[in-house]
This record gives sequence, C-alpha cells and structure tokens, in this order.
Amino acid sequence: MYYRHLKQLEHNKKWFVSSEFAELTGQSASQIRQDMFLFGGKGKQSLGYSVPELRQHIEHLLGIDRPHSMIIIGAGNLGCSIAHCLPYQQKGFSVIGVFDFNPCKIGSKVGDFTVKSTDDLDSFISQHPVDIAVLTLPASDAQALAKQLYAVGIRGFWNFAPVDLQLAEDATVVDVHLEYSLEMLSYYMCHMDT
Amino acid sequence: MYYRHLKQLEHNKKWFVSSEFAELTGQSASQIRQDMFLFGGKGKQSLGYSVPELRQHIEHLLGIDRPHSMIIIGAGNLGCSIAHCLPYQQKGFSVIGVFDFNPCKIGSKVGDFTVKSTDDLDSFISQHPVDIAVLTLPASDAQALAKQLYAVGIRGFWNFAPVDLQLAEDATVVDVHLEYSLEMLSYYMCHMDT
DNA sequence: TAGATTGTTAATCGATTAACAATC
DNA sequence: TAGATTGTTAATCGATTAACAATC
Repeated sequence: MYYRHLKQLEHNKKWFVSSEFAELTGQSASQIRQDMFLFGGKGKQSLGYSVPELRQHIEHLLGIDRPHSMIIIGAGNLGCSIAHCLPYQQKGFSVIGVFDFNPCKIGSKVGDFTVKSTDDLDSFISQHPVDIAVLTLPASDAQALAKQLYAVGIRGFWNFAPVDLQLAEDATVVDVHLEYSLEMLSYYMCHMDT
Repeated sequence: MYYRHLKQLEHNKKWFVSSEFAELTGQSASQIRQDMFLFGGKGKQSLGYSVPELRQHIEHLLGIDRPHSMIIIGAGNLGCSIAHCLPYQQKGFSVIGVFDFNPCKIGSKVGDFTVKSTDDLDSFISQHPVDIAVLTLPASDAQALAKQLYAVGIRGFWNFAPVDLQLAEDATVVDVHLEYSLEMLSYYMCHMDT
C-alpha cells in the first residue's frame, strides 16, 4: 500500500514525505515510524523520508525490481482483463502467453496474443522461462492444471479459482478470492452501526 | 472461508463436521472451536457441527441470506467477467445493469445486458433500487463516479480501481487491489526460505 | 460407563501504539 | 539554539493457542 502511494507522490514530483504520509495512507504516525524502522530507517530528521529512495527500497523488498514472466491459463474475460491491463499497470510483470482448454478459444486473439492450446504448454515452457502462472479457469480444472504446471517447473501461481491448490511446499500460491471480498462488503453493510 | 468449505461439504452430502474441518480449512482445532464459540456454539459434543445449520448461520452473519442488487460501472473485460460469473457463483447477488462512459461500448451486449450510458444512471437508479455499485473503471474516473452514485443513494461500493475513494462515512467501500496480491506473490517467491 | 468432541476461560504470542531520546 | 521529525524501546491491545471441564 505504501508502494502505491509512493508511486503517486513521485508522479506528483514530491520528493520527501513525513507527517502527511500518515493521513494519505490512513495509518497512524506511530505505525509508519515503526514500519520505516523495520524497513531499515532511512529517513532524515526534520525532513522526512525520501520518496524515490523509499519506493526503490520497497520495490526491492517485494522483489518487483526484477522481471517476472507470466502465462495466463484461461482466456475468459478475467484472463483477458489481466492480459490487457497488467503490462502497463505493473512494471516488471510481463505476460508472454495465453492458453485455454476450449477449442473455440484456441487461435483467437487476446491483445497481441494468439490463444494457444493447453496441450502445447509443456513445449512452450521448455522454450520460454515462466515465473508465474495465472489461473483464470474453472475451479474444476485448476488443481489438475496446477499440478501439470508444477511438473514442468513453474513455482509461482496466481490463482483466481475458488479452490485450495495442493502442491509441494516449494510452490508459492497466492489466491484471489473475489467471493470473500464481496461477502465482506455485504457483512460491513449489515453492520454499519458497530 | 468457512462458508466456502461448508457449501462444498453440503454438496458432498456431508451433514456433520468436526475434526476434519481443521485440516480442510488449514486452521488449528483450537481456532475452529474458538470461532464456533464466537458464532454462538451450536455443536453437539462427540458428533460435531451441523453443516447446513452452520452454513445458514454464517450466511446470516455475512448478510448474504438477503438479496443484493448490483450495477456494474465499466464494461471492460473485468466488468464483463463479473457480469457473467457472479449470478451463478454467488447466490443472492444479482446484476441488474451495466454502464459505461465510452460511446463505443454503449449499446453493446454483455451477457443479457445492453450497456447503458453513465448519463442514464440517475434515472435508472430512481426506477430500480440498487444496493451495490461495482467500479470496474479507470482509476481516474472512479472518484467522480462514486461521488455521483453516492449522491443518488448508493451506499455499497465494490471498488476495483486502485484509488482510495473519499465518501461520507455511511458509505461502505471494499477495495479489490489485484496489484497488492501480485506483489505479495513476488514477495513470497523471493522469501521462500524464511 | 468410556470415548469423543464441544464450550469456555486462561496463557501466550505478535502486532499496534505510546513515549521519549536522538539528530537533522 | 529551537523546532521538527525520525529511531528505538516499552506498554498496550487483540488475536491465537492451550488447557481442561462439560456433555452427548
């Protein structure tokens, strides 16, 4: 979250930030000091923190200062949405292929990509290094695909299917549970008073 | 998360759950007992918790046992994706309209919906009650639209734009930050060892 | 009755907040 | 030097875990 605000500040040519950082991010001043301390405390007293320095530091911490190549499995609307938006919203993450099971989809265009068959995954991956697989396919197919992708060496999974993937522990999975988020909205709306 | 697993268990015709609930959800047995206790402790000793009863209870707690009507603002891939998937993935949430700024989009079909102009929002909302607005539009437009929607009475916002919406405090906003989730994946992959 | 499992309180742990010294 | 702000430790708070009594 800090990263998003730092990029915004930098875009506005603000090079130092201190007290206003708290109200901007909605954190307490104490929380920010503690976090900056844990990040390695690179501020200057009575001046604040250097925006570009802090941004770079967080970039490095997150590991997004190095490139990540991704493939998208599932060329539905969600997959297409990510294929379109990601490259220019998230520097360092590049989509290098889009795949689908469905013969109707194969061969169609998604942005600059021609959708390939999941049958061609193995040969594709052996030729192009892939860091992350984006799973935007039906829940029923996700586990089998993830297993197959793990077998050919992929270790990072960005999973949009509402299932808990079972993979060896050197795999990293991050789930996006849109259902949870909508359910939380309902919950908060019901309990506004408290 | 419990809710998702309970639906799955019910689908498999499993009517009681106890110890296996922990491994299924990845929680400790202690955590589950504590949570069930806070939910109102409706289990039977030496038998476990009733799956349908617990599912219903959580549904009520989340407020998803009553209907929610939604409109989608932004008919890009993400908006389309939600328009398509939501109705049959999340019972009780129904999309009743899709809107867009872009004249190219207006009049096109998204599932069963014809995309309407955002100019027609006010008159549409005065005729159809809307609980939740889904903001799948560019960050630059999100704040203005949210303000407009608030003015005509909408209080629930499911926001996919990477901005912090500023609205009166009787509005409820839940943000979906896909960027964060991808950045976390990168972070975890970098720090597998620790 | 014995076994299994839940209900409930207490103990532990980690994260947030407060306080104040250090320093630009 | 005075003012502002960060660095760092201690105190507080809340959430998770442990323990064991209650009961089906």
